[in-house]
Amino acid sequence: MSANATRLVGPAAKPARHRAILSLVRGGIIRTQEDLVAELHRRRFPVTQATVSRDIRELGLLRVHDDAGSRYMAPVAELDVEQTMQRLRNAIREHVQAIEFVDLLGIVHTAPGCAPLVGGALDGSRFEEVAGTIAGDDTVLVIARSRPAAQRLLLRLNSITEEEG
Amino acid sequence: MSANATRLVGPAAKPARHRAILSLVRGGIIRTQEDLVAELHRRRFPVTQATVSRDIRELGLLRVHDDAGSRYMAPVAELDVEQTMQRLRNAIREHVQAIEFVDLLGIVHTAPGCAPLVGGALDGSRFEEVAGTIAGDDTVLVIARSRPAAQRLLLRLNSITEEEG
DNA sequence: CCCGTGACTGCATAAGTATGCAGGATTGAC
DNA sequence: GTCAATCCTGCATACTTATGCAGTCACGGG
Repeated sequence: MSANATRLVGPAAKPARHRAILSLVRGGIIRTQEDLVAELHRRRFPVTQATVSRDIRELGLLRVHDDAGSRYMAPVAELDVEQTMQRLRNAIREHVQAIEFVDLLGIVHTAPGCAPLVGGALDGSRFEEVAGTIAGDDTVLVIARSRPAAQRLLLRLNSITEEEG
Repeated sequence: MSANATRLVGPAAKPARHRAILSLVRGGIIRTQEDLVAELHRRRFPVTQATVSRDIRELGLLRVHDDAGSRYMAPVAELDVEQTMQRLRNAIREHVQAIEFVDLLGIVHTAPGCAPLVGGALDGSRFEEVAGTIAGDDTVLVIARSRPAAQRLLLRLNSITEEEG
């Protein structure tokens, strides 16, 4: 084998490089993909911006704005739209007994003790229609942003109940 | 006044436009600034991509990756680095009595009942060094990712205690 | 009224990111 | 070994975003 042992290269390097990237964005401030390329070179990963672009997508990194510009950040499970919706579907199907709206207020009846779980799933879904929720023991109060929003929300929640799994 | 009442234009339009942008990114899928420009035009905000770029920075929008590409998302308080660090500083200064490390484990003694608050603040800070935390009533257990990480973490937490207000 | 100031924006373009394509490496079947 | 299929990557470039500069407008002071 003639591979240069000081360079982390080839298909096998990808998982290691991904770990390095996560560590870099968690540990320091990475503003551009070129920053990342430079840091990776220092760690013996001889890659280009194109590869880093693909890595970033595969890792699901976030780009956030701060007052000095924007930077990359490690992914946050709470922002994964699909995962979050799945959680809401499960919560509704398994623990919700009834949903009713009175004007702007949605009253969601759940199994005893399950209200916080359902409320959390609703919060996590960040529906445009929802201003906020309050969870008791077996009831979640959902405050809609407007009457049309309340109507849309009811439809949306009902459609979740009706989907097949 | 000769202003065209059907166009939302001029300095006064900015706050309204910002609200519209937030609503758009919460309500639908916005993948590029040009998408946003198009939607804003439909809502009578005759702006260009340059202005939208500035708006996005001012609003602190996030860019997240999903399997179809990337999209914009409304800001999430939990990701605001400064706010999160401030919360940690407050939590440590007000409720923490002692910090000690045993190998990879940090033992943080807090006032009675305050451990969950302190643990939450630590989680929120997403330190690279921290694998996770467990909060009881008056103690938070912090699991570091490695021994060097544990040492760095101890320094970091101590430096928070010592900062001035 | 005239001027200075500050906020806001568009234009043009620089800066940064994503991707079609092709080549090299690896794996597994035969 | 040979071949096909797959994965990974770089190159070049298309696409997307950020920004220096200059112009417009509203406001307040003189």
